[in-house]
Amino acid sequence: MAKKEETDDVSLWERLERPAAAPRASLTPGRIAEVATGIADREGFAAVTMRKVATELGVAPMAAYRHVNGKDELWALMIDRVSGELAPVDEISGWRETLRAYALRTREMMLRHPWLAHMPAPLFALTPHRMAAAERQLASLDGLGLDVDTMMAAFRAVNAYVHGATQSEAALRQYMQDQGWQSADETRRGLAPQMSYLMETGRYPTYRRYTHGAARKDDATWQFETGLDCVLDGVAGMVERGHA
Amino acid sequence: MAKKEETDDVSLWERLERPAAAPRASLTPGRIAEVATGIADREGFAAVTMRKVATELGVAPMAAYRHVNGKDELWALMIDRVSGELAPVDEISGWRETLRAYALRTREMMLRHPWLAHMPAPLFALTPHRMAAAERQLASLDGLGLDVDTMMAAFRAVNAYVHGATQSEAALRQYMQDQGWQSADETRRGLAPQMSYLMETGRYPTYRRYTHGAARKDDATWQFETGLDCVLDGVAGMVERGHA
DNA sequence: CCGCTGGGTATACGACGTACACATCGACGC
DNA sequence: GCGTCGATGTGTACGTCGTATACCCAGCGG
Repeated sequence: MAKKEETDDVSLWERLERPAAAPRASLTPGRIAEVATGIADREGFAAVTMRKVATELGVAPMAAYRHVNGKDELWALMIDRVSGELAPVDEISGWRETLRAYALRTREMMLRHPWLAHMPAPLFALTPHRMAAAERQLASLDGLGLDVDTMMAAFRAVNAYVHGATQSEAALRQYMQDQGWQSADETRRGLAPQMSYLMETGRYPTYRRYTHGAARKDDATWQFETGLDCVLDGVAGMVERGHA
Repeated sequence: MAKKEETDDVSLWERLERPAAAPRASLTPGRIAEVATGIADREGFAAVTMRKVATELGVAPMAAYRHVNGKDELWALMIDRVSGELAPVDEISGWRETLRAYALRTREMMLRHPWLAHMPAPLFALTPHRMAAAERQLASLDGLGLDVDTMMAAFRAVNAYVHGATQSEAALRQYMQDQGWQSADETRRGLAPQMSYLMETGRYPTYRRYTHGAARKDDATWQFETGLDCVLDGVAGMVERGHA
């Protein structure tokens, strides 16, 4: 435990920021993350393979291991990279506008990179760009009379909602794409075999009423924003009670 | 496209319920799901392998494929199986108590089976037991004057929160277990190398204030319930406005 | 008694993650 | 200048995975 250093003792994020460590380095964590996310965007999560990343970099399969400890770290780099697409929200607007803007941007970002829905969840914390977004959201809740625990709870509530809602939305989209279904109607037709057996058991009357009578059934944006505003209303209640 | 029938044309869920299809059948989707979830519970998500499931069933590696179309379907069966642990909530209590009870039970169930956090999200819909839970939650929102779209949005908001929040909680727990960390303090010490680099950049002052000064930092149940009540408050607002 | 069908098996292929030993080359002390 | 050393990239190899395909055989309807 004293020899496999350099990718082991110094933090992944330190390595990521360290500028072109050695002169000879044509590979960097940044470049690796770049082509890996490119592959994921174009060909899906499952196509991101150590070997494919390497060939796309014009390099031997094992080369990337000098800069990245394994597939887990590669995933962490990918998550951090796309999290960098979340442009900061200007600080003038109040907490609600700030949280709302981050939520909308996060959703858009996750839909741009649907492979995020397949990521093992633990990696979703502690990357620099994610922490930066968290910091700005927390800061927007500061000074309202909430204690730090409650601030964090509010922040987490919004983010848990955004992740949960967008994960299933992104996953559905990708599933449609995998199956070659273009429209919502086409999807219903494709899902019908699975669905009709369940529905004809007669066990789900309320659900059935929704699938037959809903007007905004296919308006994912309306659904997301309605749920989001609902959560934000709840946070507003906390804020009011918090400094009462 | 006219010969690979029997696992292809009839729905997975129909196969699951069909009682002991043939006389000779010693294998069933139910038994397969049973040992697969057993493996996942004991040894983690990555240990669930077609071959391991087969040997645990005392059967050749390819045998399970007669009953299950591939790993995806196996995962769907596993999800449905543990979703069956969500005991129905009696219908007497109001919508809020019903949704709250399902949320708490869902969290507990997901923490009992932490491998759920690693599941590709698309499979999280459309399994019979999950639809049963959804049906009962929707029914509890029925008759309050909400239109079906809003009912569904409220239901989805709560569930998205529950999934998002519990996924990260379960993932953290499993990560701790993988690393052999027992307590929250031990975890902080283990995470310190990763964390200190980020914190010492000075970019996250509000976040730092939380990690240093929070009282409920390690009370996951408080955090979950606080966020949940927040979302439920938001739903309450929708309900009030909905029949106004 | 025969042949068909459906459950279980045997074999095999290609791809994956990654351990390990090796080659190469820039930079730096002398 | 020159040897050495650490960091960077390579080659080879192993074990494991999902699953296609061809097979075998028990039991049953005729």
